[in-house]
Parts: sequence; C-alpha cells; structure tokens
Amino acid sequence: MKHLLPLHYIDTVARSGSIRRAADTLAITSTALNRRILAMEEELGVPIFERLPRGVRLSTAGELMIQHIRTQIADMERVKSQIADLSGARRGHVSVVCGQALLPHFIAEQIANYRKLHPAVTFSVKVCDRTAAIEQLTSFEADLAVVFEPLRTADFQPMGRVEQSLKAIMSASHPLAEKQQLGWSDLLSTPVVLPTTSNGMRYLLDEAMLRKGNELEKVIESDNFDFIRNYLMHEHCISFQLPIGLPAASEVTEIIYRDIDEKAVPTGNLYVGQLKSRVLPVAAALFANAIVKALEFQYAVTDIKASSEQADVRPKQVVSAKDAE
Amino acid sequence: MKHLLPLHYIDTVARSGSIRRAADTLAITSTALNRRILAMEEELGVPIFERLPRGVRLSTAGELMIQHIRTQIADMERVKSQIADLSGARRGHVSVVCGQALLPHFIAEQIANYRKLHPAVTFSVKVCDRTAAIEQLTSFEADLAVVFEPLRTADFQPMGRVEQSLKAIMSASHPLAEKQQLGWSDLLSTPVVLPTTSNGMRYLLDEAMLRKGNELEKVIESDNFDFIRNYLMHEHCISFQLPIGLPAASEVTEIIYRDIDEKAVPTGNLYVGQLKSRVLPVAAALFANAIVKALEFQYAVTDIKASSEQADVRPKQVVSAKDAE
DNA sequence: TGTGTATTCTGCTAATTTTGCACTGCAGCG
DNA sequence: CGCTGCAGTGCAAAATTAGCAGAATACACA
Repeated sequence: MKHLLPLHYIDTVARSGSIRRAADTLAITSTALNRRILAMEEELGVPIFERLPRGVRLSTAGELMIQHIRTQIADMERVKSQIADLSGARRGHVSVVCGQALLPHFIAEQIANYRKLHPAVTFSVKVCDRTAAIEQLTSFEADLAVVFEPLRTADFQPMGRVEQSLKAIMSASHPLAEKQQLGWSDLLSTPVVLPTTSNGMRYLLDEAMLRKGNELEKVIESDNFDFIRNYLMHEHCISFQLPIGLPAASEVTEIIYRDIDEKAVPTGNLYVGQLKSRVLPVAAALFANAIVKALEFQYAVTDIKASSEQADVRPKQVVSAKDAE
Repeated sequence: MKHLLPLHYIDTVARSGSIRRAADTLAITSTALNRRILAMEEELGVPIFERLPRGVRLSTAGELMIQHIRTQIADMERVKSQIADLSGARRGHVSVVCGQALLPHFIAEQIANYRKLHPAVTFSVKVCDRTAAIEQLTSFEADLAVVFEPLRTADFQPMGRVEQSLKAIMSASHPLAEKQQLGWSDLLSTPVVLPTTSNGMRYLLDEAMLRKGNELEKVIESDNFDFIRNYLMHEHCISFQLPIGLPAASEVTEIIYRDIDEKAVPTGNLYVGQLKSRVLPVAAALFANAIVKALEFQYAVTDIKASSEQADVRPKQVVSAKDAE
C-alpha cells in the first residue's frame, strides 16, 4: 500500500535505530529517507526522532506516533485480508510467536493442517520467551502468541487456555523411570536440568522450591530443549517438559516422561492470545480459532490419559515398555 | 497530514457520491482525483467504488475500506492532539452532535466554560435526531453525541447518563398552569403540540399513549422547538420539554413549565457518548468529562429546584457509564 | 426518440515532487 | 589528531502527478 510507505519508512527507522541502516533495508538512499523523515517531522510540528551521535531514537512524540503507525499498518493488512476474503480467496499471512521452545512441535502440526485447507495462507513462526512474545504482539510483529503462564499484562488478550501440568523427562535407564508418578522427594533425589528463568516452567518450579523450602539439585541451566534432551542421555538427570511439548505417544524415543504429583509442582496454564483491542486479519483469526480448538482437543486427550494413568488402569505407553528392556 | 491525503480523497468521494463533486470540494481537478482513485483500486486489486451513471457508490470492499480510512484519519487526529498535549498546548477540535433541539442551550454554556480553560480548542456543534447522531459518530464526523433515549446500537458507547422526566410547557395563561403537577387526564384535557417521531420525547409520549390506550389531542407536529414555543403563545395548547432544555429558573419568560406525573409519562435518559472502541483526541475526551460532570451537577440543581416546586421529593441518582452498562 | 447533461475515463504535455550523488558538518573513539 | 559513522544540504536528473481537452456512456426529460 503506497500511502503508508512513509509510515513504513518511519517504522523501519525506529526499528533499526539509524536512518542509514533503515535506508539499506528499504533499498533507497539515506538522503531520500532522511528528507522524508524531516518532511514528516515538519508536518507534525515536532521531531519524531532524537538525533544521537550514533543514530536516532524515538522521541516521546515519536513513541506516540509509532504506535499509531504500527496500528495503521496492521489494520490495513486486516482490511486487505477481509477484502480478499470477500472474493472467496482466503489468503494472507499469519505470524505466530511461541513462548516455549518445544511448542513448534505442536504449532507445526497446526500450521500444516491449516495450510491443507488454505494453501494461500503463509506463516511465520518465531520462538522467544514470554516477555519478548508480548513485545512482539505490541509492536505488531506477531499476530498471535502461544505462551505458558504469561506475565499478566494489560496488552495480552487470551483467546484460549489449557491447563498443563509439568512432566518429568529422563532417559529410560534413569532409576526414577520405574515410578509412574513422581513426588517432590523424588525430584529432590536426582540432579535436574532446568530451563532458564525466562521460561514459564521454570517459574512454576521456582515457586515450588520456594514453597517447599528446599532446592532441587540444579546442575545445568539451558534455554535450549534439544540440548537438554540430549544431555539427559549422558547423565542420569531429570528435566521437565509440558505435555504439549512431548513427542506423540506413538513415537519411540530414548527419552521417557513421567507425571509429577500436583502437590509437588503446581499446574500452569498455556495461553493463546493476541494484542488487546486489535482486530486480527481473517487468516490469523481463523488460525487462532483452529489452534484453540486443537488445544482443547489435545487437552481433553491429555486429561483422559492422565486420569487413566493415575488410576493405574492402563499400562504406560509403548516408549517405556520398549526402553525398559 | 500528507500521507493520508489519498485516504482523505477517498473519504470525500464516498461522502459526496461523485468524483467531480469531491474534486470540487478538494480543490483539484476531477481527472487527478479520478486517477488517484483508480491507482488505489489497482493497488488494492478490487474496485472501491461502483460506477453508476449518476456518480459512484461504495462497493462492498469500499465499505470495509472506508471504515478503515475514517478510523485512520480520526486516530491520526488523536495522535496529533496527544502530541500537541505533550508540549503543554491543549489544542484541538471537538465536534459534538446533539439529538435535541434545545440542548444547544446547555451545550453552549459548556463550550463557553471549556474554552475559558483552553482557548486553543475549537468546536463544531450540529443538531440532528438520534439516529443521525449515531451515524455522525460512526462516520467519524462527530466525536461526541448527546442524545435522549438513543436507539440501542452496538456502536454507541455511553459515557454518562442522567434521568430526565418530561415537563409540560404552556403559556402562563393556560388553565393547567394552576396545577403544579399534571396527570395523564390533564394532558388529555388540552390540545398538544408534539415533536416529530425522530425525537426521543415523542417516543416516550407515543409509548405512554399506547399503554394508556387513548390518544393525546395532537393538533400540531413540529421538529422545531422555537416554533413550538412561539405557537404556545397563540393558542392554549401544551407541549413538552426536557428539564435540561428549559430556560434557567431565573429567566422570566411567558412560557412556564410543570411537572408531569411519572405514572403518566415514563422517565427517559439523556446520554453522553462516543463511538464504541474509539480513542478520542485529548480535547474531546476532556470535554466529554466536563460535560458529564456538568450533567451530574445540573441534574442535582434540577432536582433541588423541582423539589421546591413539588411536594414529591424523590432522590434520583446519576449513573456513570460504568454502572450504566 | 432525440437532445442535453452529468458522469467517469484516457492521451498528452507541463509542473511538481522525489530521488540520487557528492558533499558538509558533527561527535565520539582509538 | 585523524578516522569512522552519523544526519543534513545543494543540485541536476528522474519520476510522479496535475491539468487540459476530449471520448464514451448512460440517464432525464421533452
């Protein structure tokens, strides 16, 4: 959309923090860009940027302006999407951020499903911690966020929620693998690998430690779940994962998972949500619906499975049986 | 703001229903305007306007677009207003519509008060019926609406409300002038001059007639209160007015007013409100606050005055927007 | 049925705006 | 004290846009 080119320019400058860098990414000369910015500021009557020796930074007025600009751009996307929708073609782009390194597992499946229905819709997926996820929403870089126990900010508007109780993950040869459910004392009995504090699970675990008054034996801290999983193969530690981040029951892996007693670690919530008071483009809104539905479904499954496990009616899934050999 | 010039163009064309007429008001040639519109449509991929032999009309896509455009323009105003506010100067423009021909009496006073505080703020006031008032809000031609018993639309967001019970007005020589309070039978005993159906008072009166099962002796119907008041001087009729539309108690006029028994005609509500989910410019928001405060105050005054006139002292409350919803 | 009028749209040229290049001035850094 | 990275400026070229004249079209009304 041509008319919001100037706005896009300002947005880019604000994001890059320098007119020249912005000019690069915009593929125009810095002088042209510079002049447009000057023109806008002239028009507005106040400078949008503070000139620093190392570039530019948004002024107070600029902060107001940039919020407006990003709303404009996002809203234009929405309108285009709705107009495209009128003519039957469901197209558009959906940008999702996940607060949980292993969620892409789930998200990938959802996207694949959605794209089967609407191949003209494209996606971008970004993984970052919860606070960054909310920032991505407010800066309009993301349409949707899927986060675990988000900080309660006024900007986040939940569209769906499922409870997720932490699972302990470990190698099949770990001594604790024999138990079906682990209590707090079990967790204390073994070294643990923890996610970093930006992670929502870590928040729950820290809370549990505070409440119990004793500490887990933290030997490693990492924000990368691939690393954690791999490490569990080398040392008899345990770590944690959300049900939604676990591999499907049918998949055979050397990493097994066990329930944790609710009294040991409280249950958390996984949220799907958007920026408050924003109207999403058609594609994003539909995808959000789909994802919420899927979460509810997935949750129901987890719930049933969990209850049957706790009652110990059914055998543990294939993974443990195989690995126990 | 230059970047939304194209948007403003489209807006104007949509409002005037013809490219040429719009071009006139925009002070450019119709060809230039035409080309810009064609360019926008090209860019959007779908026509915004339907071409009719007598001009143009918004297409379905155009309806979506125009809503976006008006939001954008209004929001830009808000941003400018907030930015101006940063630098201490409280400036801006407030556009008010009233649903009641005699409200300007009250509004004028409010505007005068407000402008004493902030002389840099300008106003436009328009009088129209309730439905038109809401339309003015949705088309972003007005920031605020003050209406009596508005139709309950999803677009109207009340910010304040006061109860207003109808008063009967008549010449001082009218036989009924001797009574302090009029009942339904009193109203039936004399010819009446009614406002048109677009008026909220008329709505209440029609309802009362329906409920009572008998009709007032309507001799004249008019949408002009000046005319009505003047007519009352010539014939012994009565008409109706809201407390807020009455002259101040200190003013001496030949037209007097009397309470009406609540059992005869139900009490209505006067609302101050804005377009739902819109963020008003600073000046408009402040003026809205002031007006709500004044309404509450004025109501209190009316109440005191009324109590001195009539025996029945009944406290009625002012409901703020929070409680109203 | 014909004529007048109002509409949008299209070549073409002139005016205006925007761009890119080369350059200036400025401020921190080693 | 020069170097580097930065925003701003003068000027000519390029691109966009405006205005004019006119074509095509469809309704209104006699």
